[in-house]
Order: sequence, then structure tokens, then C-alpha cells
Amino acid sequence: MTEIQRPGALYQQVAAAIREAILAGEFAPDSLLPSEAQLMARYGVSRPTVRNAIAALRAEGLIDVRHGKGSFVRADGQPALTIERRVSRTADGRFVMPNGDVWDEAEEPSTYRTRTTKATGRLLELGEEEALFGCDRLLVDSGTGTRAMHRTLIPFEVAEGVPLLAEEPCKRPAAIYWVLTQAGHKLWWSETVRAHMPLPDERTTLQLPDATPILHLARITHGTDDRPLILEELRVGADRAELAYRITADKQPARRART
Amino acid sequence: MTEIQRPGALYQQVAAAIREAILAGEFAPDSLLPSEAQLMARYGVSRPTVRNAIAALRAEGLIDVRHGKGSFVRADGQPALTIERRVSRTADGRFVMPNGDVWDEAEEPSTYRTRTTKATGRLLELGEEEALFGCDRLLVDSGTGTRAMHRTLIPFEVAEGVPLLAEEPCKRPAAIYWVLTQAGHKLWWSETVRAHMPLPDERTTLQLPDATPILHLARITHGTDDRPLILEELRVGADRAELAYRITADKQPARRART
DNA sequence: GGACGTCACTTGTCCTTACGAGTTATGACT
DNA sequence: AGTCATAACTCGTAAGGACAAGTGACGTCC
Repeated sequence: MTEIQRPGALYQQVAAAIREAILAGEFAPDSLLPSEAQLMARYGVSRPTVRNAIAALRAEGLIDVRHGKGSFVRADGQPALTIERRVSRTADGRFVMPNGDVWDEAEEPSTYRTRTTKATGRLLELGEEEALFGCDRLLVDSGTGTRAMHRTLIPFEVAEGVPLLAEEPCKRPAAIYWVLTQAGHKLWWSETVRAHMPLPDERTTLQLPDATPILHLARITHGTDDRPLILEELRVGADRAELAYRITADKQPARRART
Repeated sequence: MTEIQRPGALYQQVAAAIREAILAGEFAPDSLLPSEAQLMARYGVSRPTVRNAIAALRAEGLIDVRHGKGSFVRADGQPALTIERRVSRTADGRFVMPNGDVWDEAEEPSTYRTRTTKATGRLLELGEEEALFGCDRLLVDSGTGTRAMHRTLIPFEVAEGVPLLAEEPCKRPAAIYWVLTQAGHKLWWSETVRAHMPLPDERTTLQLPDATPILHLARITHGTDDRPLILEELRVGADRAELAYRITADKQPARRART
């Protein structure tokens, strides 16, 4: 039994001891930590205390626990998939998404009609309760197995001005961009990035491990008059994916966007 | 006492019941949930079961628990701060960061010398154990109180070619960009975004609430020959900040970056 | 009336006990 | 030798009890 003398509650002292051992490299990645019974004996505490300490380390994403097997040090290598958030055009004017080739559709896309919420209305610079086409996709990267949820929202107002959209709005983004360009728009995009913890249904559909945040992107396609035309949302687990952007210097001082 | 009939463990059934009540809006944001004792009576379960359910909801970021007061529904409004990841130049060629004016230094920057790790070496396209200047800042947005950790890493190799950097490498990024431009570089930037759960020290320095991921940016400044010159890292809590990018279509098909 | 102490409420920590459920190695049986 | 049952490990769930610590309101005392 090892004595511990640290600030805070007992389980935090145990958690801190294990954490430091992990961060110091005393346990190799993917290696097995001592079992709960061993930790009880090692630190002279009860099982709830040990489990509380382990729960803290799980919430930090330091370890994975597998029922019947034990606790394993999580390997924190870099994400397997880098999602390039860029838009390219070929010589003949078609749009090419840098990652367009890696994503497969894991399910049939589901198309529906809905209305703006407060959040989506703000992004599209519309009021609430405006009519929208919606299309949800579940994407899978066949190479790494990374899954992502993709949603496209197109205001009726926009689709009405673009016949090819009104007929069949559930296209892949690159095709939508091309249709908009054919309708006379010169496009640019703004994108906001957030992260949050998944709800249970997001956890299951994205097959996320413990303590894994979701990267949540909202991309807005702007037309010639800079008005928002389309909103795309992408949700992907932050354990296996990272985002990549390219930035070049603006000539003008930044203007104020979004009040 | 209310009967529950759902899949899974008891505490998950309790958690699901509370979660649905919250998501259905039966509890207003910032309102007080029933106390543990009340939930025990309501669902006819023991205190550990109730606490387990509450722990699950905490991990999802749905509620905040305050010692001695109770559990409160977390208001999930949009982040208070939008960090524009852009670089602008004024008419006279100086660099202006869109958010340069909002950040204050919460502490004196600390400068040091270090060496590349596997991760930083890869980003800077250097080997391991290459010598670097480092500078850590703790930033605060005086408007929203948002805190962020900023790190600048400059290879000796780069600083030697730019006298003004070698003398005093711990400048603000805009100043560093200007110095590099004066040395003849035409700059562009690449940026990768990740999210992960904070370690305890990050949690305290960034003053993060429960179940709050960190947005972790790595920006690389590229010079005229596209070689990486500088690595900047920014860490900010995802509860109060979001990132904003602008994208325009490339003329060329995307080339492959990063092996 | 104001200040302060107490009390009732909240969640936090820690222990004990018991059993269920997944995994794996061991060994007996065919 | 191969197969399968069992046993011995792992973590998961659930209950009960006890006390500590933070909060706020109420009531008493000065």
C-alpha cells in the first residue's frame, strides 16, 4: 500500500497519482492499468473511491475501460483523418471538394422540409419559421472508418430562384455549388467551428468513445450579393478527425460580420 | 414515485427521463432541477443511482451542479466570442488581426528555449530535438472574460535568418508577421483545428466548467518558398468561443499536403 | 434593527455489501 | 487432441449507511 499526501479528496489524490504515472510514460499506450482490486490494495481505499478516480480519468480521455478486461491507456496520436475545408475548381469550372472522394454514404440520405430555428435563421439571415429544404447524410470515410453527420439546409426562397435546386434539392454540395454558379452566382463561404460533448444518439451514430467531443462546423455559402444561400452542417468526432484551413492575407482591414 | 420502463441500466433510465424533460423544455435554462432526495423518491431508486444518472448528464454538458445548491439546466446559447481566424493588412502593409484588439495579456508572457517534439517537429517539417524559441501567453478577452492559452514556437534556424527575431523573439504575432515580411517573405498560413477534453491544469487556467472541450488550433506561417517558419498554438474553451473562417474557391485542384 | 449563530437543506466523499455481466484461462471430458 | 464447461478474474450496477462541506434562511440575541 502506497501512502498518498496531496490536496483534495481521496479519489482525486488517487486519480492524480495514476494520471501522473500515465503522463510520465510509466504506462505505455494501450497497456493495461492495475485492476480496481489492485488499486484498492495499492492505495488502501475502497472500491467506490477507486472507481471515482477512474471515472475522472475517463472523463479526461486519458483511459478507456473495457468491461471484463480492464483499463487501458489511451493512445493520443494525431487524428487519422485531416478534413481539408477548402473548395477548389477544375479548369472547366466544376467544383471539387478536397475530401469529396473519401466520404461514402453510410445510409440513404433523408430529405425533408422544415423551418428555420433561431440558430439556423440567424446563420441564414432569415427570420424564424422560414421554410427550408433539408437533407441529412451519414458519411463514412472508408479508409479510416471515421463517421460524420452532414446536413444541408436550403431556404425555399433560394431554391425558387434556381430551378434545378427546386426540383431535387438533395444533391452533394459540389453539385449544389455548380448549380448556383450556373444560376449566375459568384460564391464564397464562411465557416464557424464549435466543439461540444455528444448527446447519446450522436455518440452512437458516430460511434464515439468516452470523453470525445464533437467538432461542429457550420458552412454558409454566400452568393454574388454576399447574401447567405445555403447552410451546411458537419459533425464529426474529434478523436479521429481534424480540420485544415488555408489563410491568405486580406488587403482590406476586416469588416465587422455578425452583430 | 414514477415507474420507468426503458432499455438499459436503472441509472440510464433515470438519466434518459431527466434528459428528455430538459430537451423538451420542461425545465427552463438556469432553472433548478429536483434535488437528489426528490429524485430518489420520484423514481424509487437509491442515492447512488440518482447520482450516477446526474453524473451522466454532467458529462453530456446538459447540467451544472453546484455544491450546496443543486443541479441547474445549462443554457446552451451560442458562444459569446467569435474568433475570426483571418489575417488582414492595412494600406501601409502592417498586419492587423481581426481579434487583435480584444485580447489582453492576463499574465506576463513567458519566454523560453526548447526543442521540437514529434508533434511540433512534424508540423514545422523539422526533425526531432531541433532548437526553438518559445513564448507562452495567457490571453483574456476583457469583454466576455474568455481566456485562451497562446504559444509561439520559432525555430532557431528561422530566427537566425531574421535579425529582429533573433534579438527578441517574443512579440505579438502581427509584429512577427511584419518582421518576416520585411525580411522578404510573402506569407500564407495553414491551420489545423482539433478538440479534446482538458487536463486538470488546463481546466483551471482556462476556468472551464464541466464537460467543456478545448478547441486547439495550430497555425503555421509559411514563407515565400512555402517552408514552415513559425508555429502558433491557441487553446480556448469551446463553451464561450467559436472560430470563424472565410473560404474562397481555389483555381487549382487541391494538392496533397502532409503525408 | 442589526449582527450573528444555528439549523435545515443541498451536494460531496467514503465506506460496506451484494450480485450481474463480460472475458479468459484452466481443466475435465469426450 | 479437440471441445466444452467451469472457475476465476475483470468491470458494471445497485443498495445502504454515515459524515463532511457549502448555502441560505430563519430566529435569537445584543
